[in-house]
Amino acid sequence: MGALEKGLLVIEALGAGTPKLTLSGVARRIGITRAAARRHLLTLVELGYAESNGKLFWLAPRVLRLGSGYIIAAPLPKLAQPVLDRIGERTRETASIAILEANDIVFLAHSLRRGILAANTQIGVRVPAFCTAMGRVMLAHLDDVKIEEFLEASEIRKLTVKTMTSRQDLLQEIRKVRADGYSISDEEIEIGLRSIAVPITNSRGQVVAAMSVSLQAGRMGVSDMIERLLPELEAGRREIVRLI
Amino acid sequence: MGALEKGLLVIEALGAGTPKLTLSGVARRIGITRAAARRHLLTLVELGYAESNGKLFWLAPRVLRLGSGYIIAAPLPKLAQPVLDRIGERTRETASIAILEANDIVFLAHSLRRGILAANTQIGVRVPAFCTAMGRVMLAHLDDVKIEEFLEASEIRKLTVKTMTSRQDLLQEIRKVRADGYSISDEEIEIGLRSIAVPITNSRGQVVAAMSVSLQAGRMGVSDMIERLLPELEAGRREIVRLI
DNA sequence: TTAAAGCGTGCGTAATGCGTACAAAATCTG
DNA sequence: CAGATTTTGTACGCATTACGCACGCTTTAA
Repeated sequence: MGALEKGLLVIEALGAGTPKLTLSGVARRIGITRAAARRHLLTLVELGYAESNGKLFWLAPRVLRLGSGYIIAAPLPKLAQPVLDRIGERTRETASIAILEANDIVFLAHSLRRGILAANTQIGVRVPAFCTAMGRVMLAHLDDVKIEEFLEASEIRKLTVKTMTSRQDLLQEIRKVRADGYSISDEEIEIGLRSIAVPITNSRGQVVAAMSVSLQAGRMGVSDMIERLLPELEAGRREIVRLI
Repeated sequence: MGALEKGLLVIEALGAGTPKLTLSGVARRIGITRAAARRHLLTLVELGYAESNGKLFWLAPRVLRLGSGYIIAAPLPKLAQPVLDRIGERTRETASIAILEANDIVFLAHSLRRGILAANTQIGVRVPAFCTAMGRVMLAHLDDVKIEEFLEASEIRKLTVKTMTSRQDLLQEIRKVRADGYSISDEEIEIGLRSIAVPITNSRGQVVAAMSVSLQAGRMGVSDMIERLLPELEAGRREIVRLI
C-alpha cells in the first residue's frame, strides 16, 4: 500500500524542520518523484491535512488529530499519572515519563507542577535521547551493537558545554547505566538542569518507557539525587510495572 | 488517492476513544469494508505506525511524528511566545494561545508558568470549544449559520454545573462575544477556573487563533478581569497581528 | 541575451487496491 | 449442548489508481 506510506512520509517531511516546502523540496527530501509528491500533496490539501498557496505546502492543524490520538489513547500515561503525582509531591520536583521514538525521547506525562518547570518539558516534546537520562536508561537495555547503530544514526551535537559527544564515551556511559540500573544527566541538556531516570518494563520484561525526576542544579547535588530521589523512582517503577 | 485518505482515517479511528480496536471495529467506525480496513491496518503495522497481536490493533509511538510536526513547524507559537511570556509576567497568570480544530480548541503555546497551572492545559491538549473563552471568540467570527452548524455537530455536555448547554443560549452568548470582541468562560470548563480570551487575526483579517489568560476563580472577579487583563490581551493581540 | 538547470503538469500504462465470495470463529437459541 | 445464525477474518479476479516519462515553463547562471 504505497500511497499510504508515501503520504505519511510527506506529512513527516512537512513537519520536520522547514515549515513550508515546495513540491520538489518534498520530493527530494523523501526520495520520490516530483509527480508523486505532487499527487500526495494535493490529496493532503484536499483532505485538510495540509495547506498550500499553489507554490508552497505546509501542514494544517488537522494533523494534530493523528499524533495526539496516541497520547490520549496510550494506557501508560493514564496509569502512571498518579505515581508521577505522588513522586512530584513527595520530592517537590518534576516527575516525568517518556518513550523512545527514533532518536528522541518523547514526553508522555508529567507530575502536576509545583514551582517553575523547565521550559522544554511539555507533553509531546522531543529531546535527543543520547544526552538525556531517560534516553540512556532506555538505550541501556539494547545490546551493544544496537546501541552503536543508534549512536551512529543520531545527530550528536553539543546542547551545552557539558554534553557528552564522543560516541565512544557515550557507549561507555550507557554500559555503566546498564550496570547501575539508573542514569543521571548533569546539565547535558540545559545548563542548570539535572535529571535522574529509571527504566519502566512491561510484564515481559521489555523496556517500554522511562521515568525521571528533574530539578534545578542548585537544588540538589548528584549524590543527593541518588540517595533521595532514586528510592522514590524505584518505588514508583515497581508500582507501575505491577499495574502494566 | 483513496489509500492515503482511508489510512489517515484509520489512524484517527485508532486514536479516538478505545485504545485497542479489532479489524472489523475499525471498518465499522469509518465506514469502509473489512477487507479495506485489513489492508490499511496491516500496512500501518508494517510501517511502524500501528501494532497488533493478530487480533487487536493499536497506535504505535511513531504516529507522534505526524502530529508533533505541526506544533514544531507552525510559525504562530514561535512568534507568539515572547508576547505570552510578557503577559504572563505582567499579569502573574497563565497566558495561552490555541486554534480551532474540528469541535475542539487545541493549545499551541503557554507562557512560562508561575505558580500552579490548571491540570489540562498542556500543548496539544484538546478541550471542547463551545464552553471555552478561546473557542467562543474564534466561533464568533463565523456567521450565524455556521455557528449553528458547529453547535449542531458538537457534543454539548456539562463539564461543570456552570457549563452553558442550551444551543440557543450558546448562540446568543457567541453573538454577544462578537459584539464585545472578547469572551469570558466563568468556571464552565472546570470549577475554579476563569478565562478571558481575544481573537488573533492574520494580515487578511481572518481569525486564525485565540489568546487567553486563565486564573483561579478566587484570585480575580469577572469585572476585574475585563478591567485589568483585557488591556494586556489587547496589547498582545495587536503585537502578534503586526508580526504575522 | 542565451544556455542551462530546476520546477510543475498531462498522459498512457502497469500495478495496486477494490469489493465480492468464501472459511472460520463467535454468539445466540431452543 | 448442538444446531443455527451472525460476525469476523482472508483470498482472488477485475477495474481503477497511482506510476514515471516526457513536455513546457520559470528561474538562475554565464
